[in-house]
Amino acid sequence: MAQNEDRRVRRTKKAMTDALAELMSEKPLGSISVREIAEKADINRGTFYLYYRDVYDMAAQLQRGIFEKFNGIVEQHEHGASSDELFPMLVDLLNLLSDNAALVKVLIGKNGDAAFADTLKKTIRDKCCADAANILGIRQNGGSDYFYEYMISGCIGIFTEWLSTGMKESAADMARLCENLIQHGASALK
Amino acid sequence: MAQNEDRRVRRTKKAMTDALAELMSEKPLGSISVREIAEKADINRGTFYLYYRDVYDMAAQLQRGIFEKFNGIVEQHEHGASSDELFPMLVDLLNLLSDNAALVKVLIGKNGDAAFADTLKKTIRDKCCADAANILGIRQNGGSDYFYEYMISGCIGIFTEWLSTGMKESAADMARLCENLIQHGASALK
DNA sequence: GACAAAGTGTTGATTATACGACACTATACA
DNA sequence: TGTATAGTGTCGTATAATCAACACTTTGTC
Repeated sequence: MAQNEDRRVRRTKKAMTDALAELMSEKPLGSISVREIAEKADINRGTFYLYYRDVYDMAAQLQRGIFEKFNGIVEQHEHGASSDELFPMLVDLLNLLSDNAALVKVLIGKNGDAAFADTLKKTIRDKCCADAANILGIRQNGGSDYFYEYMISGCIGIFTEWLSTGMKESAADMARLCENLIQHGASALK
Repeated sequence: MAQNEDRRVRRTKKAMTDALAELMSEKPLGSISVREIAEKADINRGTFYLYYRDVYDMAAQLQRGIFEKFNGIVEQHEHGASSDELFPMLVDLLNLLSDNAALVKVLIGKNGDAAFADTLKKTIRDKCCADAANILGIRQNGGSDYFYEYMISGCIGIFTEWLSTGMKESAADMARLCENLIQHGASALK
């Protein structure tokens, strides 16, 4: 679907996305104009309106797109709940983040959308924790909520650091690291 | 002329040029295919043929383009042969090089076109040296040929180093450096 | 409060590029 | 030697993106 888009569409959207990410790293969304995005992306201003209604719509669509891909990856790994499944899923998720590094970095960061970080947390909790719990063999009880919170925030912290230092490690290396931390933490609860 | 080209044309040509430069840094021109250029530039292969007949034609056109701009700059500064004119001309020339850094770097380098470096030398000698001599007040005699050779090769060496280390100094700084070296050298001949 | 400057959506016509297919021609290699 | 694989030019058709212009609205400033 996203793959068989016309080359020109992919290029234009990427240019606009990169431009928005760059501008968001400088100032809040509310003071970014369509004109600025078009100029930085080196596209005609009119072209912007072929895809987005305004700047807010653009930001919203981009966020939605990321979460859709995120969910897609999780669903794809949902079958086969063995602990062998955690690692490949983490790899795919980390690759998703790095494919959208410029945008994600800025969405999480200072001028970012607080709702993004929040939705990210919620998504991880809803989509991943049930699986992870099964996989890791954690008892599902009230007490482990703290563990979830710890695990999620910890992973997001790792992701943020990884993105902001230029992703020097491979996605697989990072996945291994996360997996280890999660499993050692989980073993404390058993 | 180059300025009021359609945005799309500028982008496409730039993408192709960058792709060619990158490929030339890996292997000789003769083993680079149109298909490879198109793939790396992320354009349709057919689009290549809208602008170039084949890979050699492309390389030739790009070189010609650079020399045309080079000559344009020299001609533009030809009037007013005071020594105040050397510095601004150097700045413009250095900016030309940095605007085409990827390409120029590779044309001068290992897999580059030996003819390019040669033509560059000749162009500098023909176009610049008469002016420079006037400006610097050098006697025009046989003996100063060595000085020209020294000056030209020296400057090209500086340019190469500047380009290959990522152009951290401004064009103006480099122009000042070249100017100083030239003038000190020239003073030895007076 | 008025005026300039910058931004907004939208339009119609034009053009550059994409795509997929074609019939070829090298190149390689079993 | 023959057969597969990759590359070459060149189409027709479709469409994304451009440009220039428009009539607004917002923002900031004297």
